[in-house]
Formats: sequence, structure tokens, C-alpha cells
Amino acid sequence: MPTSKDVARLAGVSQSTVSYVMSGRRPISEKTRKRVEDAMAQLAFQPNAGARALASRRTQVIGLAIPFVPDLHMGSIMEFISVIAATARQSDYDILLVTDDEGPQGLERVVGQQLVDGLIIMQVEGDDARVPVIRNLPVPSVLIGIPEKHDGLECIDADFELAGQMCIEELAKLGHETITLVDWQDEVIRRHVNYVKRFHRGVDKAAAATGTKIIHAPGRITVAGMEKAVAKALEQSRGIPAFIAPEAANQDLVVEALNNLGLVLGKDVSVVVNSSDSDAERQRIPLTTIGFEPDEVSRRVVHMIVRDLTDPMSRPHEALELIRPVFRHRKSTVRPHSKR
Amino acid sequence: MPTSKDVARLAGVSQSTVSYVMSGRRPISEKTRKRVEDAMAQLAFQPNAGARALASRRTQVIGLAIPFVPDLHMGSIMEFISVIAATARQSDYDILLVTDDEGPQGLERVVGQQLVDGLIIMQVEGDDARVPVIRNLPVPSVLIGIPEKHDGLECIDADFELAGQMCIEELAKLGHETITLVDWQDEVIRRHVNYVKRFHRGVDKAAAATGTKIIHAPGRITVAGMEKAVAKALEQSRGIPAFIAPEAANQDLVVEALNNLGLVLGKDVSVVVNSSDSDAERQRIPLTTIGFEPDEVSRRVVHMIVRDLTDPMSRPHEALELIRPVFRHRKSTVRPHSKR
DNA sequence: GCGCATCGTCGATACGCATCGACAAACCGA
DNA sequence: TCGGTTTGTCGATGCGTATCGACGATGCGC
Repeated sequence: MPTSKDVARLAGVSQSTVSYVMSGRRPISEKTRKRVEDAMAQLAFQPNAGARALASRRTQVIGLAIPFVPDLHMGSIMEFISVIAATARQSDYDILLVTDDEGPQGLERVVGQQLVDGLIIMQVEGDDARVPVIRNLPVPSVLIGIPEKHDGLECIDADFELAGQMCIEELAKLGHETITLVDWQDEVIRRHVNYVKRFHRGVDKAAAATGTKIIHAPGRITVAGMEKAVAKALEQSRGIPAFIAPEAANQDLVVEALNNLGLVLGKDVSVVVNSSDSDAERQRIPLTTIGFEPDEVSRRVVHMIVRDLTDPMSRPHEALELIRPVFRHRKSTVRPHSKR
Repeated sequence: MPTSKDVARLAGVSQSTVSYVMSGRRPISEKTRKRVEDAMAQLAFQPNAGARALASRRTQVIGLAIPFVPDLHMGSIMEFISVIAATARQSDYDILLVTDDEGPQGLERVVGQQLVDGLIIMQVEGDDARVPVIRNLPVPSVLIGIPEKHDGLECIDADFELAGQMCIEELAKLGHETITLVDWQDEVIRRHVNYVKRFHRGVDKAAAATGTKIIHAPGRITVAGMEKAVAKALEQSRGIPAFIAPEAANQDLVVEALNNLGLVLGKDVSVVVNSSDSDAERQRIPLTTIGFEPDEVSRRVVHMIVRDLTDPMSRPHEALELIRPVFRHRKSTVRPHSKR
């Protein structure tokens, strides 16, 4: 592999000049720059990352702590990861994976070994074991998700409270008086995931404001379980029933349960689910959705950490960024004034 | 951050001795080792990855080329990634992501910058642009998937031919005379993904051997499309109809289409899908599955590249490893002799 | 035409670790 | 007891880049 010394020799300059051509930290004459760049191209030179990290104390790598998920909604996690990786590249950073297998010490390891310049922590829970760890780390971190105590941390997430609010308001606008919230699955709630609470808060707030009655149905993992829950909710509904399923994993279950009970979406019942647009549009009856905009969250989280790394003076500065969710009307919700 | 020199000073030895304690490449007396290890613990010493890479010319990082998937079956990709990352850690390697955004040059970049010691390439297609690139790279690579020309390459994949065979044989054993193969979706087939061909080959082989009639139904992306395809297949079936859906994305569609047509799985019709066990068991009627064992593939691919890196003498050695799929009988297939 | 700031380049050094050669000490068999 | 081997440790060097101080060359104002 060619080194900067080889480039220098070929271009007839010193090695330090080559370095300055790359970094631009000192003025270089047009003539010299050209010669050096030609030499680099001719040798297909690429700077050695290890040497660069050693000398500059920056690796241009960001650690990404991915959640350990047995089998829950892995699709959306993948979406985060690939957008994060692609966005990071645009700022000349690479992404190193940190799995939960090592526990929070994994984070200490990659930072201690100086493998990464900063961290992105995915799927942060209300009381997350990783939070106390990153507080003591000498590199910046940005969290996806909002822990209970987030003073001095940089967090970003979808605005779940607003999402809950939007769902109720939109459905109330369509004329629904009773709305069933098909909740997250037990294991998620048990993990103290903060966003569940926030969504509920938004729902309650909007329900009070609009005078809507809310029925809580537990999230169920099987179609049969979901049918039972839905049937029970239907009994208690007044007017045309409406369902909200903010957990992506419940999307299919709710739709199937309602189908099986003989109800036609958008006519006998309104349904709002959380799912990707492509999934929603591919259904026989395209689904009205509340989207948590994972792509936007991913992009912002990268911009945030890159800013921290580029301009360390701006740190430490607490930040809490909430991404506005998007409500998309499709065919699974009834039209206004179309009550029977 | 403490360095090995700090450790050496504290332990009263030379820096090189500290290095030999870590690597074990020279004998160290019990007494000295203890002193050094205590010093390391006391300082919470972690070796600097950049310096280590520079001196040893190994980074202990493996590059993972993840596929660019607009929205197709991202769940299973995530499964690969997390198992690969976790398995790599067991051999003291980290995983660096390489997205498709940079194209094949991304691979040249991470290798050229000496960010990684080797590469794992996911989702390799029949005629993959990345293959010619990695052939010229000075580091070992292992592919998941099998390109047309794979001489001199190390490849690993599920044994799709055997999978096709197993599906037909099992269904024939249950008494089915006509079997409908719900195919992969057009875009997948168009991409020349080799495994589709291999699966078909297995199906054809077993069909000939068992005297089974095969109906090909195109993979469809919507429920409505799937219903039409299924209905057409039903007309042409003799005896109790059977369906195979080897693409994970089709799982829900096939089941829903059959439900909508009023057929009861495991009684009026047999269905075999590809899906995770947890997904299959969570259905109202647990689904009989053909599993491509992504976890096993992931583990093997890591072991393969780690072996290449640990013992470079064993390279280059062509290898083609096929992982045996698993057929799991559940309730969506009829019992033998239960014909009406 | 002179002093002075700016421009452009070079040489030297540091970054933290791995590794090689050297060497003293301990051990062995005869 | 002695040559020879093994054991254990050290000092020196190199890995490839970034960066600092130095310095000659050039441009500027007057």
C-alpha cells in the first residue's frame, strides 16, 4: 500500500506538504497542489486510518449501539441503521456496531480503545442502564429515545405526545365519539419505554379537549388474542368505532381481527396504524397511518453528533429534539359526515 | 487516557514487557505478569486501537457490506446483522458497516484506508458488481449468497435447492398431488438472485421424483393480487391444494388470501411458508415453515472470515458452504390420510 | 530600495503500540 | 564445574500521519 511518503517522493515534495494538501490547514500553491494530487491519483493513495487516528486523535468513526431485540419489529430498526450509516458517510464518518451482548461495558470498550469519536444510542428506555455509563464517557453521545432523567443529555425522538394528540383529533374530526387504543405489547410497556407514556399523555389530553371516550385494549401478540380484545372494544363503542394501533407490530393483527369480525375498514370502522407508507399502501384497503418518521430521526441524530464532533465548543449542551409525526389520510378511516 | 507506558511505569517494568503481557508472545514470569495486570486494572488501561493497528497492521475490525433494500423484508436482514456482530465479538472483532450508497468503491475505501482486516458481503446476487471488486482486494472476503462465477471465492448460503426439494417431498408425503409455488416478487427475480433458481431446481427435481404437478403463481405485493393468483391456482389443483411461499414477504399475503377465500389452513389446504419460528407460531393457525436458518448462516460466515484472518495460510481456498434448511411441521398443513 | 508581513515548503517530532535483537540470570546435563 | 540452553526483561526502532517551528521567497507600502 502506498503511503504519503511515496506520494511525496513521486511529487517531489516533502511528506508534510502532502499532508497539508489533504487537510488544507496551510496554504499550498496551485502548482504544488496539482503535482501532489496527480501523484495521489497515480498511486491510488489512501491515508492509513490507524496512523491518522494516532496522530490526530480522531477516528472518523461513530459507534452505534443497536438494541437487542428478540424478534420485535426488527424491520424498523434496520431502517434506522441504514439511514444512519448513509448519512454519516456524507460527513465522512463510518459506523461501528456495538451490540448489547457486551452490556454497557461495550460502550466503555469502544471509547476506551479509542475506536470511535462519539456514540449514537438507539432505543433508549426510560431507565436505561447505558445512560449512567455514557454520562461518564469522554466523548459526545446522542440518544434516540428519552430517558427519565435527561438533564445534560442530547436526545432526539419522534414526538409521541403530539402523535397521540393528532390521532385523537383527526378521528374526532371525522365524527368518532369512542376510540379504542390498541396498546403496545406488554413486554414493551414493562420495559418502561418512555414513548408509550408520552403517546398516552397526548391521547388523554386530546380526548379531554374533544370530549372523546377512550377505550384501552391491550396489545396482543396473536390474531386470536387481538380478535377478543377488539370484540370487547366494539361492544363498548358508541357510533362508528375507531381503532388506533401505534405499535407497528400490531398493524397486521388489528386489520386481520377486524376483517375476521366482518367489518369493512373505512366504512364500518376507522383504523389508524403505525407502519411504513409502502406497507400501508400495499394493503387491499390502504391504511391511514401515523408515521414516526424514522428516516428523519436518523438524519437528525447524525447531524447532531457530527456537529458535536466538528465543533466541540458547542458541547456540552443539553438538547431535546422532537420530530413531528405525520398523519396520512388513506382509505381505512371513514369520511366525515358518512355516518350511517 | 492511560497508555502502556503509564502502565509500565506504575508496574516498574518496560513498556515492551507490558506489550508482551498482553500478547503473550514471550514468556513472562508469574510475578511480573501479576504486577503488570494489577497496574492495568488500577489505571483501567485499554490499548489504543489506532496505535495497535499501526504497529501490528491488523485492525480487529471486519467490514460488513449491508444490502440496499428499499423496503423489502428488512426484518431478516437485521437478524443477520445482529448475529454477525455478536459472533464477531466472541472472536474479538468489531463490525464496521459499509452501505451500498458508495457503491463497490466503498469496499475499496475501507480496505484502502486499512479500516478493516476483511469483509463480509451480504445478499450477493448472481451477477454482483461487488464481486469483481473484492477479487482484487488484498484482504479476505466471505460472501453470503452465491454469484454465478464463484471460483476462488468463499461463499456461504442456505441450501435453497435442498429447501425446494424438502418442501415438495414433505407435501407429497402428506398426499398432495398438485402444489402451487408462490414465487418471489418480480424485482427479486429480475435481480438475478441466484437462490431463486436454486430453489426452483430443487422443486423441479423433487416434483419429477414424486410425480407431483407444480403450478407457478407469481409473487404479488398486494393482498388483492395475491387473491387472484391463489384463486387461479385453486382452479387448477387436483385433490387438496397446497401452497409454498418461500419468500418471507409473501407469508402474510398468502395466508390472508386463503382466509379471504374461505379456506381453512391445515384442513382445506396446506400451506408452507418461509418465516421466523416466532412469527409462524403466533398465527391463529401456527404455520408449517421452511426455515433458511439465518442465525446459523451468520455464525458460520463469521467463523469463516475469522479463520481466514487468524490463519492466513489456509487462504486462498475456495469454499462453498450450504446450510441445511429446516422444515417444521405445524398446523397449516393437512395430516396424512386426512383427505376428504 | 528598504523593512516587514505573508506565502509556501521543509525537517523534525510525537502519537501508542508491537516487535526484534541483545543480554543477564537461571537452569541443565555431564 | 562448565558450556549450552532456556527464561525473562529491556532498549531501540518502526508503523504512517499530523503538526509545529523554522526559513527562504515573494509581495507590499512607503
